[in-house]
Amino acid sequence: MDLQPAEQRRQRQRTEARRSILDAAETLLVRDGYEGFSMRRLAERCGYTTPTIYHYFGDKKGLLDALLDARLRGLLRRMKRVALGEDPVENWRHQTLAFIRFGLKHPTHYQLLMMPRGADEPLLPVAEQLIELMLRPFSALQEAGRLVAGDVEAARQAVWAMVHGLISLQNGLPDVAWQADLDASAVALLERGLILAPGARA
Amino acid sequence: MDLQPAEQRRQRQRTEARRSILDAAETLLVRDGYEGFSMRRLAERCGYTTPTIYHYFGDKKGLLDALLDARLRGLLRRMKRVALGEDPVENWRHQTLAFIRFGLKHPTHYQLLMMPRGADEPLLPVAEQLIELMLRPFSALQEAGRLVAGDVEAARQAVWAMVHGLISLQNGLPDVAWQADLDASAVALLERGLILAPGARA
DNA sequence: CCGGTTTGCATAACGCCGTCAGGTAGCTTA
DNA sequence: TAAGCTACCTGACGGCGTTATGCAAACCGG
Repeated sequence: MDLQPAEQRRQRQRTEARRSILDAAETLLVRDGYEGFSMRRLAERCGYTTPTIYHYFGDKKGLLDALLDARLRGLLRRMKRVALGEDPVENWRHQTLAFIRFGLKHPTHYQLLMMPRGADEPLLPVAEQLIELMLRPFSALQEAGRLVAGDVEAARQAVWAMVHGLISLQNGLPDVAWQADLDASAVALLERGLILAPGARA
Repeated sequence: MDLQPAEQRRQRQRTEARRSILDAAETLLVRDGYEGFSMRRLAERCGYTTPTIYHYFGDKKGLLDALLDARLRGLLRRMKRVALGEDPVENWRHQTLAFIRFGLKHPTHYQLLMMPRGADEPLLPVAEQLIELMLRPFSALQEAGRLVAGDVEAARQAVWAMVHGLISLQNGLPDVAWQADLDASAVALLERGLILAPGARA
């Protein structure tokens, strides 16, 4: 059963309004960062008043979730494309570097991604998919017996810490003279510290 | 030349007022975290009104700087005590673990330490001392020719990233099931990836 | 000892913020 | 055409960092 024409048009107008609010919000968020972003400033830039934005998105967090969701969909596609090879080490390295580049290219969205969420509000589905995708190479490495320590979970968490540190440090302190190849050399460091050569035994 | 008795007493009362405000602020900050901390809440807990706090500390940042300064003095003392050995690797490891423990034990102060500062407002002097102290083992390692890559700066920054990642991730996402020995094993990972055995050649 | 200055502290306000109660105007449907 | 629903607005609440203004007490020079 399809919708009545009137209902259809209403729906279209609705998504169009959402779209225009989201566009203005994305622009404002990227330009002014998380601290510079407010519902009132968004309102005066998008042509609606704050209660209208609340009508469409519930609250500020709902709106920011929508923005984050859009960016993460793009990231997820890219991360899938980048890990199609045979070698689990290469898959891991490419994924890790792609994620780091995303975090550096979209500092505010990364900040949103890492913001603590209340116990009641679950992760975005796309974020869960992303996590699942990024855990996969570790399982492959473990099955191939190429992790230095048998403990996959410690390896995952240490890599996560390094990746998060690289991103949040460079985003948060942009005035530091970061080495040009810092990300690649840090990933290489992880590789030396975590992964055995193909022939070696744990 | 010493102060007039009146002036002396005035000074004492002044520092006493500062002290009582700082104590209440420390308690509030530790209990409610950075987001839960406000000048107004502090005012109603410390018995003074907000303008009085401004009278003593200039602004919110000045007050938080005073709290951070106090904690960092303790950390600096401990870090000095911990790096008195002969082996630069051990000195580095102990310093690094001591810093991580500090960050985990005082999440809000660590947050303050890492907060971006305006270009006009310089680092706390004690923070600069801390940085200088933490850079020292790297120089020692390089002079001993025990860094995997000749590039000290990349090594410093990668270690910094891992350390910051470990602290801010565990502080920011306390509900994750962090491995019990995560910090030690991450530091061991860094050691494997960065440092050569005494006899080896770069 | 006394008048002016400085100090400690408060009241009340400004301009932000996220959020929401309530009202209106127009379209949809019975 | 009446009833209801939807989009949207005006105006407010309480909280925030911060500051202008004011007042009483303490201090100090004459």
